[in-house]
Amino acid sequence: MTKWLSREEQAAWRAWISASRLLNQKLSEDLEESHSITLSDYEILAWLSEAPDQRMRMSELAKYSLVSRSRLTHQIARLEAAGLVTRKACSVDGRGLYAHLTKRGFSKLEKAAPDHVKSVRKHLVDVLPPNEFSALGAACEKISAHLKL
Amino acid sequence: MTKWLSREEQAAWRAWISASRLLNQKLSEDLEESHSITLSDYEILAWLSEAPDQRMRMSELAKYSLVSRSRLTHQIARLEAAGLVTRKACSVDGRGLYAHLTKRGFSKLEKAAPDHVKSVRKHLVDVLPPNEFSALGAACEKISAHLKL
DNA sequence: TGGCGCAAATTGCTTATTCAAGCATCTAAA
DNA sequence: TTTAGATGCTTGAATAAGCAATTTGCGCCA
Repeated sequence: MTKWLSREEQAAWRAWISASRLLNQKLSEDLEESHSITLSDYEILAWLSEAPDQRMRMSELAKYSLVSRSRLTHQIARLEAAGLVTRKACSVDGRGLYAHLTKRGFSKLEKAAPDHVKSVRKHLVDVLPPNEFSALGAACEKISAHLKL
Repeated sequence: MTKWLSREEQAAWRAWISASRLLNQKLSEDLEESHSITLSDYEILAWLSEAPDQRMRMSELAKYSLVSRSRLTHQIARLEAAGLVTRKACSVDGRGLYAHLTKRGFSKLEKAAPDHVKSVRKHLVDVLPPNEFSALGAACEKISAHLKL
């Protein structure tokens, strides 16, 4: 016997879908408008920029950025063609590759970051009072942790 | 001057991304495994099933399901080819089209729904105590409303 | 009433993502 | 050593999504 969602649960669930989808769309849109870069490309650059030596193994990067390996391969190939990233062999593991942020990649990120942060504040962080936002964070933390098991 | 995200804000923001991305992946995966249907196709069928006469104008459907018109056209074409939906001209407006749930579409949905709901409970609703879940819903409601302005 | 702007939906084209193999390298066990 | 099986990453074809242009029909108002 199925335990259906109550009216309230249903509403909450739909609000979740709607918020996550719209937010993603909005952030991409903003980023593309102001800096001609995709949100997913931006995210890759951001991950790399924070890594030691601004480089990461492909599989690590895939893991953190929640992107499939294959998709990442294609994406990095595009970013490489655009001169924002380079690939280098990994000396420790012959199979491995590093994705490396280039100077151009870094400066692209540097330019886009302030606007992106503004956008995140505007459409998410500042929409809720601080205590509610942090509760939201905590809830997401639980959900995501549970999904990672 | 850019007001960067604080450590906590940053963490909350990442948790949000992670939760929304992982949840979406998980739900799709579950649905595809058990019923060979895509989450986005499922959602279309679900919207149609709730509509009066189980049909909706293309543009309405696009609006509710948060999908672009063009994407919806392609998607409905596929669903029609699969026999789950049909398109019919709209008598009131010569430009308009109804997307119509077929018998097969309905029964597909009917079979998948219980498992999908289980999946939503398992990975989202039941992960949080009821009060936290409803707070989450309220927060998402605000975010989504703000984005819709 | 006929012309113009606008809305609904589709089309064709480009780009992105997935899926299923594939190749090379690593690890561990015999 | 040799070899069986993992692992890391890529490839190419198939599918899906996005974008810009197009078609068709509505409705207004001069």
